[in-house]
Amino acid sequence: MSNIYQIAEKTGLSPSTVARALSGNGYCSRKSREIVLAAAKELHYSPVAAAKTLKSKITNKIMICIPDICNPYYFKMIDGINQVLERYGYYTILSYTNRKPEKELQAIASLRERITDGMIIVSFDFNEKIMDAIRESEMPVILTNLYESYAYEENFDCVYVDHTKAIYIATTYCMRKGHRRIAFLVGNTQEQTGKERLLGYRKALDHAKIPFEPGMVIEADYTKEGGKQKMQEFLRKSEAPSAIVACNDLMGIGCMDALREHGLRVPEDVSIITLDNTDYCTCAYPKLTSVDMMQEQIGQNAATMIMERIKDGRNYKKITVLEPRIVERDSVISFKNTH
Amino acid sequence: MSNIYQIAEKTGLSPSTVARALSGNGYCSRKSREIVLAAAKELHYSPVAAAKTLKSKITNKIMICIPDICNPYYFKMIDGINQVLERYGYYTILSYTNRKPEKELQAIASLRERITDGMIIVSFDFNEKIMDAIRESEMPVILTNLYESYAYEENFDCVYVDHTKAIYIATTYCMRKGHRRIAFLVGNTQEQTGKERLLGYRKALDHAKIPFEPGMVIEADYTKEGGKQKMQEFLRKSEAPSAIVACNDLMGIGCMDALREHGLRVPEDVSIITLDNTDYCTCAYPKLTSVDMMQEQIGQNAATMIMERIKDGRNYKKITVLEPRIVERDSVISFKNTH
DNA sequence: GATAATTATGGTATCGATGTCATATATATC
DNA sequence: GATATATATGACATCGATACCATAATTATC
Repeated sequence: MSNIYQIAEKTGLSPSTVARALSGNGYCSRKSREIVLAAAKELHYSPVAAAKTLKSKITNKIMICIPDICNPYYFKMIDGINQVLERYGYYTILSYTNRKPEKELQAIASLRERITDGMIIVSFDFNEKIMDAIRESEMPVILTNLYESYAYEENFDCVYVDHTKAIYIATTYCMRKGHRRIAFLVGNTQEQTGKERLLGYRKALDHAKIPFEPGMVIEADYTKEGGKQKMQEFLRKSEAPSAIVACNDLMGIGCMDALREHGLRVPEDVSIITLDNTDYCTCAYPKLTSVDMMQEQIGQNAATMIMERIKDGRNYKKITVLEPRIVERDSVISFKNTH
Repeated sequence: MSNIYQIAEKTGLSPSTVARALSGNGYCSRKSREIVLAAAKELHYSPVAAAKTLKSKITNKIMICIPDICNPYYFKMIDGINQVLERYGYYTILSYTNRKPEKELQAIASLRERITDGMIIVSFDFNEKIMDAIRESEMPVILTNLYESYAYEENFDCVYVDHTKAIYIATTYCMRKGHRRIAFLVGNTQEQTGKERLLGYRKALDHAKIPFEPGMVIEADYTKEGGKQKMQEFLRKSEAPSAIVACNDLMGIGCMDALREHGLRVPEDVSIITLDNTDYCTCAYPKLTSVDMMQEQIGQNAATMIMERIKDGRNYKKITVLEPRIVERDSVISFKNTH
């Protein structure tokens, strides 16, 4: 390893000229450039990122903060982000919170240390404390997976899919297929995302004039095991629904296990539609009909938006809303009132 | 945002004292510390990472380089790595290559810019060019998923599961269940990993004195679609095997699709065992019997080893070999010679 | 109370690249 | 050939924290 001073010494040129030759900024004769480049190669020169960053205040890094790493939902988004950032020569630092608010705050705190040039954050539950921390960092932050109220109140860019609508169209899709006894398998109704989704379910019922029954809302924890267990409990106490709307693929798959063990077939006896449309959907049997939450596009949009702030100097707020869409597969069929 | 000079000015102390008060290194009176801390809070002080790094040469970051992001195989490893690094206050920069060697070289090149303090790399195909680049970086690098020859020749730490053995025990497991006509669904036999695995398959056949038939080796591309397509082609030309050893879960699942479409049941007609034991195994139906490749443990070990190099100054080579193990589920049953 | 040891503080160079400024050389214009 | 313009180069301050060194203030020891 070497630095520009060693190249300067070796070539007899000044450090300034060496820097100019290497960066391409400012005047430098062809001859000097060639000499410098040759010496740089010989000395195995590589610029030191920290020195560049200290002076220029550009880190060429973005932090991605997600709740959970063991879910393909996020990997599609990370992939989308990287597709765009790569073109700008940016790296991504991955931080995940395991859904603990203190870890989210910790990630945001790192923004203030200028470890990155900004952050793309996926949270399930924004609150004032987190918003304060983001505001105080004075760094570009893009919020995704966000419920509307914050999206409008705060001065951060956001890109999201309307969760209320996603559940609404999933539930309505089942109704169009003739289902009326539809259970709702939700993650966590304390978090904002869960609240929004519950709203979507209720809206769909209201529009179809189907009375809401609290007993049809099954609360689990976004895991396969949780989905299975809660569904088993439900089936022990209640009659099986004709369709189930699950808030993610994993719970939907756990739910199928429970149904199978209970002697019920999917989709012949019970239809299932899930949210997320991750790769799990096509691993399951039958293949799951699912609502694509546009993760890859969210990632691409978030990355584009943060680059606009950083590179193009955009300083006004932008909100991007993407439409969820149903991907039809084999787990939902028309309701037959014959059994 | 502020720096130590602004705190110095505000408090009337020198920058040196402020630095000492904040870092806890060196002498500082209780009184001064309190004054400095109060001023730091008031001025919203945060240390600037680049300045620290420039002087100390410590970035507190590790780069993880993986071939592919859309495979849960790697999440588990990333999770394992993060579990350990988190305790050391280290961040991870994620870089993925989409199996393109030039991207691998690009990631390694970033090591020379001292963007991170080291790298954990998962590669399918090490070659001299990559080895040279790693060597030249003079940075701690942990190799995983590595075939033995390089592990012994080169002076880098490595942690891996023996791929030859993994396939050997998978194949042998099928034989113990009475299967003799066993197909081998491999990823890419040009890459070293594929070669090792093919070797494991042949060794198992040899030990059981079953002649090797090249036609029973089905080459796909690690994807579900590839697995399905190649299996369809196989079934059009040949009699179905009684068992299949697939080199990853995705190909195994694609393969099941093909079998189902061909009117064959898993495991009643054809047994399947896969490598990786990712979450896909329990999403599939029937649940896949699979060889756990110890991804999480590989990650934990790799992270521990790199921290030993960086923090404890270990300067001798270490090789960690983990044993793959079979997780029995529902996709392999005993061969019945009755049909 | 004198000396030694400990603690506290400020001054300053350093990490390595960037960028401004001044000066020197080469080229263009009349 | 004289002047104006473009190009080339070196000197030096800067980014912000760290760490070494010298000196000052406090405490411990006899």
